[in-house]
Amino acid sequence: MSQLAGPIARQSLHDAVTARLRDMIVEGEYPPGSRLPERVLCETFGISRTPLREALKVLASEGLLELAPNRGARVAGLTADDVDELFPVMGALEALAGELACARITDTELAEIRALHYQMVLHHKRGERPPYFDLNQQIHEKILEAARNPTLTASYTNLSGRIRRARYTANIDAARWAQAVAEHEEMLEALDTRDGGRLAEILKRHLRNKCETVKAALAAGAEEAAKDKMVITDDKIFIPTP
Amino acid sequence: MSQLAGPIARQSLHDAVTARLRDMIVEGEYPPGSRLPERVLCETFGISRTPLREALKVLASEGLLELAPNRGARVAGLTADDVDELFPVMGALEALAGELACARITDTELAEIRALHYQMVLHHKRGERPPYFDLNQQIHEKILEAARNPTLTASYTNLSGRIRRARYTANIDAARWAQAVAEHEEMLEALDTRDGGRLAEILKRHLRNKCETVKAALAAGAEEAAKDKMVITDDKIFIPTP
DNA sequence: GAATTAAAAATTGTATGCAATATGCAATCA
DNA sequence: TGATTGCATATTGCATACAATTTTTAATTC
Repeated sequence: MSQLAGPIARQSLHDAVTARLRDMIVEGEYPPGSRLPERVLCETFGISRTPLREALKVLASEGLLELAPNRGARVAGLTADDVDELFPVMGALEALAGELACARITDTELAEIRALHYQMVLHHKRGERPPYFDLNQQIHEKILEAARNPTLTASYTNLSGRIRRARYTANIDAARWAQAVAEHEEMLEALDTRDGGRLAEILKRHLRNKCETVKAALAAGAEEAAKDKMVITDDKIFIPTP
Repeated sequence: MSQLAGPIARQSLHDAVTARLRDMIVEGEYPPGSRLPERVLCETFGISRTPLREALKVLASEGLLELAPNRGARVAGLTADDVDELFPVMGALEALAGELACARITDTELAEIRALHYQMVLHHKRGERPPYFDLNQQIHEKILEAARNPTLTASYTNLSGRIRRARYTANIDAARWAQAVAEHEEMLEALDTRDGGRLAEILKRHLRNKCETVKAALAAGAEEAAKDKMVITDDKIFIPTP
């Protein structure tokens, strides 16, 4: 049966604007703490206030926005305390993903991860950060996919969206980058042998190390100094080329 | 400074109706699959459609409701597959809570949990199920509190809210009840010695056993046979006295 | 010039209205 | 009798209106 014969997919305005706004926040379009006035957003998106307000409520319940009665929406900040809360939870979730992935991964999926890994390592060797982080993220996403637990994926995605909003000026140093690559090497090995317990431990450690990197950057006041959009990923902090 | 001098707490209609409706769903007021027409809910709560619609959107993003364009809100169902997804995630989160609690718990908190535990055991010896489950839940909540990670608590609470909506006819058998009590004994011991790793393992096992109980009840078609509100808790399935 | 007050403007929360869509029921056809 | 069609009714999505609250600006006082 062709695609033409299936049901016609529909998306409400509310769903569309929720997704759009979420992406914009996660991508750093609005810095932490910034006000999001309804009227401005309605003009930006060309819609009425009703679906926009519904979207704001949903994003607030996801932790991306802060709402207080009569005070409008504000992009939630990210403090070192927030980071200290988020990373252990994400670590636990990613460790579970690792265990489940080892139990459920197909040979094809494993080969895909391996291919991504070696491309990523090549970029590290060449010192190419943007493609490195891209591949790095893909690997983590593939592991979550291989876990085949949508509830887990949703929970993890929601939390990681909050982290990706942070902004920093500093790249991690070469030592930490090399360490991250080594951790990825261990991860691949554990996946290869389908050793779920081991992969879980590696992922937890990996996340702990990332937590320290993020906090160090926060402590350096990097968030306030940053003027450009920056994206955090696992093993490095990417500064887009202007 | 007295309470009178602090800021005046305000709650929007939206927040109030969201919380009310969430509680009603979690408590089983609306069976899985049931339609929640806007007009009916507006009459029930005595409010206009706007804050109600906003609440529906939030509860949908929490997984308690299902929304599709032009089809209104439906209470989300809970299948064996859902249960298979939820419990490992909850297990991972509760294991993390156990680790963090062992690192952070005060002597006072530990004494509180111990007191709750022994009361609970007494109810088990007397075969008193309602108070047993109440205390049981309090113990789990105390452990989460002792973990001092609001993000973790929020994530766990959201997931556990979905499970509490299930309904069943069967009580667990005496063997499983005794097993659950034994697991709680182990939990208290691990807490006492502040052995986070051990507590994490016990909690994971505890959740796995609970998962099997829930699935068995689901498989028995208990959900459809149930006519009265029933609440699942850890170690038994409580049928309220009519 | 700083502090205070009042007024104007902007923003937010909620209610209501209108159009589009879905559902239910009755009539018609094969 | 079952299937199809048409119409009426109900429900949902979104826009708009109104009132309440907050913020900003201007005027006044010390």
